[in-house]
Amino acid sequence: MNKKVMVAMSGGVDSSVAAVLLRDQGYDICGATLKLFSDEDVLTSCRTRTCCSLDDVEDARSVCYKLGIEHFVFNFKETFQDEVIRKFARSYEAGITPNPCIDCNRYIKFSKLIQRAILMEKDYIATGHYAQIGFDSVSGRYLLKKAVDLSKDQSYVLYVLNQHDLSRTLLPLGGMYKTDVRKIAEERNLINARKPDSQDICFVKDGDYAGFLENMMGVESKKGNFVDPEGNVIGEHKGIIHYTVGQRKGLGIALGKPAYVINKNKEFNTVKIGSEEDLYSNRLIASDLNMIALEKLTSPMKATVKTRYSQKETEAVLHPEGEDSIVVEFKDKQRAITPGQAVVFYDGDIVIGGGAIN
RNA sequence: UAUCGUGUAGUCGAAUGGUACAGACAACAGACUUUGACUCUGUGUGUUGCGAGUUCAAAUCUUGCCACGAUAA
Repeated sequence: MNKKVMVAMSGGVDSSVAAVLLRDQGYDICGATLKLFSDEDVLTSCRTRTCCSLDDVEDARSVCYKLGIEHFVFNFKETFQDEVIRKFARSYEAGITPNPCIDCNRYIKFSKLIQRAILMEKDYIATGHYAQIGFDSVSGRYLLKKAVDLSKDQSYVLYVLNQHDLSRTLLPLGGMYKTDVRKIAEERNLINARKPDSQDICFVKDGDYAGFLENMMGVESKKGNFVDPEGNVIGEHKGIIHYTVGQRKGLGIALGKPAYVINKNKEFNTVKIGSEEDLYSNRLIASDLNMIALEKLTSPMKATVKTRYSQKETEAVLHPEGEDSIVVEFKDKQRAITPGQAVVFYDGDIVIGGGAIN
């Protein structure tokens, strides 16, 4: 009896090819596309480069039709609104910089979708993420590993997966190179073979997330002061939500040398501006942890660490701290460590775990 | 009030009296990126504060006015 797999199909090339590969491997598959927000809310008159618009649903359906498999559309709008969009807004209000893609993985794809799949008696879900899942018989734990195509590796945004999620998930693209994925899509004549990779926040049109927060989410954005490291006022900012640590563009401030956001102070509604060197620090505290390769960190360990997506890893030592925190000490100072972003710990290709930066 | 100094692109600032802006920063646009960012590449016609004068030629010299700054009483 073939294993049953529900493939999360965004309408893009990756998840479509994932479906093709699984079917070729003999799985009994069906496709599922998630409706995460109303198109009216996002205005997708032209073909956007987001991942879940109406056109994308059509593309997914078309691919499923071609493969001769069932296609479902699940409406997760409410959960998405609550767990992803609202949290996104609250984070910005609190002066930190969220990563909605990770929340979407945690609360939608690898939570709601798995539940639904189990309800429908599927054995697994599958996605088009570039990462690999393995099982370590020594520790008895499922492992998350980097993709073979390191330039496309997405293990960073999957660090939130728990053992149960991992045991129920297939990532057929983990061993593939992107160029080959496109090639397969071409060969199979998939409608989205040449569709551009998705990017930008999927629920925010034209990348204007600050406008989205103000207009759609009712987030207030009060003007305030830019201050230098000594506390002198050096200009006026448009509101704290417009900035993130390490940001250079859009400050409108000319100091004769590049100026960056060093941090944001919610209490005084100020944004501290400094030079590139002011951005570096050698430690951070991670909380809201999710450990994968081990149950819990009980003693210090060496690891390589990423403090943001598409950044190369750096050496560090992890120190357990209290119940649910880890202090990360870097060998070399790191640039623009940003509260709200994820920090992910690696041992070679293996994801040890990760957490949110405080 | 007097004396001195300064006034060039959005900002800072180059430019032996020779037909205007090197550079930096900002801004804008692309590229990169399934978050926010960083990074990379590309993009600069403005009455050189206003007016008069000297000169073949003035941002540059002289001078009046204006603005700003400093010093002096």
